[in-house]
Parts: sequence; C-alpha cells; structure tokens
Amino acid sequence: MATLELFNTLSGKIDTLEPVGAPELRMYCCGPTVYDYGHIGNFRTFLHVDVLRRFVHQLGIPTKHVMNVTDVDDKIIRNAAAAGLPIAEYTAKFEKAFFEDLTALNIELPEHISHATKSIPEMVSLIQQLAEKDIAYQAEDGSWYFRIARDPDYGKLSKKDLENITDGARVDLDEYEKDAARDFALWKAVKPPVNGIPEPSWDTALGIGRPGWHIECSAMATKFLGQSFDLHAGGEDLMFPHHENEIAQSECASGTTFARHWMHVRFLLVEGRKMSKSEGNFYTLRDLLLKGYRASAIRFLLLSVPYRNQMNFTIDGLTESTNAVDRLRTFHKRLLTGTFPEGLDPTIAAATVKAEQDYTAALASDLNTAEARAAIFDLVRAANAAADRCTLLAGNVAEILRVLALFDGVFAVLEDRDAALTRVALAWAEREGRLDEASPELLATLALTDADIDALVAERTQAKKTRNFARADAIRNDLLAKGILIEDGKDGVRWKRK
RNA sequence: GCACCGAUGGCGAAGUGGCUAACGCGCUGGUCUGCAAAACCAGUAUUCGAGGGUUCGAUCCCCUCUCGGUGCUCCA
Repeated sequence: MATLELFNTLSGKIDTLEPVGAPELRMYCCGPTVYDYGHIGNFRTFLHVDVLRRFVHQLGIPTKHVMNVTDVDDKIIRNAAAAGLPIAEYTAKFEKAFFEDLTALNIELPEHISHATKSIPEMVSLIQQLAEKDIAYQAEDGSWYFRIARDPDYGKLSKKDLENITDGARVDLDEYEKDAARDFALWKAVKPPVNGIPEPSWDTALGIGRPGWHIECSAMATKFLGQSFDLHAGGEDLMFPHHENEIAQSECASGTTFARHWMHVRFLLVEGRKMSKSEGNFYTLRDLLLKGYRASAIRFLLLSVPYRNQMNFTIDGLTESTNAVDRLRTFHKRLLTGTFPEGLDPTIAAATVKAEQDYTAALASDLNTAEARAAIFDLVRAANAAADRCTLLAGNVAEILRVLALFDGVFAVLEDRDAALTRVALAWAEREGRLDEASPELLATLALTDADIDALVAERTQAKKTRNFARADAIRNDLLAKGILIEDGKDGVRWKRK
C-alpha cells in the first residue's frame, strides 16, 4: 500500500503523512468565518483538503477530521450590527449557505464540526493555563495577551525571525496596552455598545469579553483531537499569524508538539489578477452557478492545479473544465450502456493497470491532482480507441469501471447532479430577490422539464423518419439555443443539458 | 522597503540534468452521420520569460534582470 508523501510547512520538506498513536488520521482544518458567502478562493482550500481526506481513505486510513465554524469575530459583529441583527441570527444564514455550497461542490463533511461560541469554557481554561505560567497576562483594559518573548520557538512555522518582527513594530509601542507590540490577543475585554447594540460577550473567570481570533482553533483542536495530532491544514495566508499563534498558545500550555504536519493551500488568481471586489473578479460559488456554470466543472477546475501551486481561475477555464467533465461522463456512460464481447484484451488490461498505478502514485506524491487527471485521460483515450476498434471486451470494461470509480472517489464529478444543484441556487436567488443575476440562457434551459424535452426529441425522431429534415433541424437548433444538446447515437437518441 | 514563490504550445497545466517535453481544452484535416453531435485517427512547443555562468550535456543547478503573485495588517 502506498503512503502519502505530503509537503510539511513545519519541516520545510516532504514528509510521510500517517496516523501516530491512533488508528485514524487526526486532522484539523480551519473552517469559515460565517460573515458572508464563500468565494471560490475559500473553496479551493476546502476542495484540496477534501482530496486529501478522500485519498487518505483510499489508502485504507480512517480520519478524525475537525473543522471549526467561527461564529464570533470583528467582521461578524460589525456586519450584524449594520444589519441590525443578533449575531446568532446573522451567522446562521451564512453558515447554512456555506454547507449548501459544500454539498454543491461534493465536499465531504468532516467528522466533527465545532462552533467557536460552543467552546468558550475550553478557551478560558487554555488561557488560564498560560496565565499560570505567566505567559498570558492581562492588560489595563482587561484584555488578555500572549507574551511572545516567553516562547523561544515562536516563528518556527512561518520561519520568521522574531527579532526582526519585534524590532520593526516596536516603534508604535505607545499605541498598545500590550507589553510588546507583537503580543497577540487571547481574550478581548468587552467594549461599550455601538448604536445601542451590545457586543457579544461571555462572563468568565477572565472577565467579561470574547475570545481572540486564534484561541478557538487551539481549544477546539485539543478538545477533539488531543494535545498532539497528525495534520493541520488551511489557506496559505493563515500560516502567519494565525497558525503560528495557535502553535505558540497550544505548545506553551501543553508542553508538547501541537500538530506534527502542516498543509497550506496556495491562493488563486482570477483572470490573472488577485481576486478582489474592486477588480470585479470576485466570485462566490453562487455567482457562478447563477451564470450557468456547473458545480462539477467548478470542482474539477479548482482541482486541476495541485494545491501547492498558484492557480489562475478563468471563465475560459470553466468552459474547458465543463467539456473535460463531459468527456469523462460520456465515456462512463459508454461503458455502462454498451455491450461488449466476452473476454479480456491483454493490451487494454495492461493500460488499465498502468492508469491505476499512475493515478495512485500521482496523488501519493504530494497530491499531484494534475498527474492523477492525466492518468485517467490516458485510460479514457485507450479504451475509447479500443471500443471503436471493437477490441474492448467485457472483462476489460469491468476493470476500467473499477478504476474509474477509484478516480471518482477523489474527483467526484461523474454523477450528474448539476441541473438539480443549479435549481437549488435559483431557488435561493429567488428568495433573496437576486434572480436578475441569473443568465437568461440558464432560465430558458431550466424552464423546460425533462418531459418537455423528451416530447420534442420524439417529434424530431418522427420528423427524421419521414425525412422532414427541416423540421428535425429546427427542433434541434431551438433546443440548442436553450442549452440542450441532441446526440444521435447508434443505440438511440440522447440529449443533455449543456 | 524586507522576505518568499512562480514564469513551459492558441489557452490551462504536469514534468525531468541526457530517451518523441505528460494531460485537458481549443483549432485544422480525415472516418462516421441526411447534416450535426459524440467517439476515433492525423496534425498542432527543433522548444520551456531575458541575459550570463557551472557541466561532456540544462527547460530542470547558480547569478543578474524583467514581469506576476504572496507574506510582513483582516483575508482561504
């Protein structure tokens, strides 16, 4: 059985990822802050963590995977106040949307999902442990901070030189109530209400206030996975300061290694530029679904570039990806519905074995999703060619379907749920009064039911029988304009939504 | 400013000190078809940002430059 060789930010090299001290792989992935809809950059990270989890399962290793939901932070407080809503009500909406998006992208749910606001006692306890060691201290305003000077290992993840950091920032020391400028907040004392809306706060042994940004992950990872666990993952931007601070808090409190392995997914560009609202290239998943792009194509595109490389997300790429997924589905359908002579062709059998080996080797090698994809397309081409030559035999088909299922166990795009998912997105847009953002072609396509289309296709077939090609082509072109493609196969007529 | 990463065909994107530089999409021609579509076949980078160096040999190692990205502050 192969092992997963994965780049480890902490060691700076490729290390074998495997469970230590437990049968399952214990992993923690930084989840969303539910203050807005998720954008494709967010989902690139979650998608690659999903690949990791699915591949680890294929290696025969179960996972204990924890993801947090940050449901209290500065942005949430600010936005909820602006909307005039209690934060619980405000975050509930975006949390629901987030999980709908995970479903649309076929991302498996972690074993444990943990809310920051449900783990306050654990956070308080962790800060108290640090306070006992004089590593946490309370400032004049009542907030608690972490004393970086007491942690000789600080900076080991992001490879930062502590001296440089503090020297550079010490200039503005007067503005801080902290002992050193780089000390970070563990617990934020409550502030006065804004516009009559009180800030969310908890009355604890540390005083009335709310948790700092980093403490929740330390507390919840430890709560579910123990003081030491196998893997911690997140976007590259979280490496510093978030993950660095998690390590500092956790290891100073426990005296032992926090996560052994750290995985960071690189950012993506959109149309060659940094994604930002001001550039006009900022896409949420919902934006793309309303424009008529399929969830499966989005998933496939975001997985086509390995996680450690920067990827350039483009609308053209989405079209390509749609076509690539279609080719896989067409091939899959061909194997499922075709009839093949008994027997086993040795050449195809060898190509099948090679594809499986290449696929596994690619993912085992730092999750090289691009090579894994290539391995499967090699097999698709070989098998299609054999089928055209009538040398593809039933024994081969069974094996190829097995390898295809293996591939799809990670890429998860063969099953066509796209039209249904798009309908869900449209229903949401209607509720939110945002139906005007949907593309007209999409609305035209979905206005036709499957039965409507079947009736038109039948009429066209009838017209063809009477050699009324003008009528037949008119129906085909009309459907095509509404995004429905007709294919006349040897064994009947098929149609699909584009 | 300091630190780090990247630059491969029309587009996206793997990869390697020396074998025909994967794979996908696109495009061109062919087979099939009433015409299409799908599928297949053939073609599509004498070349891997620019310049220099190391080497018998570099796209892959080193240096400089240009461009893009990221971190140093909230961000997946």
